[in-house]
Amino acid sequence: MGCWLVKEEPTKYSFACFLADGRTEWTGVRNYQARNHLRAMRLGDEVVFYHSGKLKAALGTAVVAGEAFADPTAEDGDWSCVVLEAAAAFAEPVPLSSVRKDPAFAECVLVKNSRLSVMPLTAAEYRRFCQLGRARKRAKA
DNA sequence: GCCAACGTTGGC
DNA sequence: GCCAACGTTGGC
Repeated sequence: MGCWLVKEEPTKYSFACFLADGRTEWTGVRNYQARNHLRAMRLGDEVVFYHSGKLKAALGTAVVAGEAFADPTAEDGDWSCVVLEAAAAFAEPVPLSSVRKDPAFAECVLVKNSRLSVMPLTAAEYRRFCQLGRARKRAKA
């Protein structure tokens, strides 16, 4: 099962908004690497939701509820989006500063390529996020 | 607001 | 196909 991290500016689409919506189409990605990661997402994959900009913290988790399809917001070019469903809000947001300090994230793409907006996480990195965020384990549906 | 890192573009 | 120039992103 894959694990991922998606990044968003809080001013564009906040985690609070995402929680309120319950699920959303993850559109607007215009970077080939990020797009290819979207396309590699599979139903049920686990996702960390991270806010760049002013917050710079991971705020919670989501699951992939719909695999890649053509991004309806793309006017030209070959772009994709997925459907994400909100899973859990972290009791403690995990700031970038903690991620940088933690040896568990030494190889994390978030640290190594801060510009990428959709990236894979190892299962260990995903678990570490949940640990630091003190997320309660999601009940299996 | 600045700057470094990265991706993309376009000239050769 | 290479590489310099440029634009964008995101951390500080």
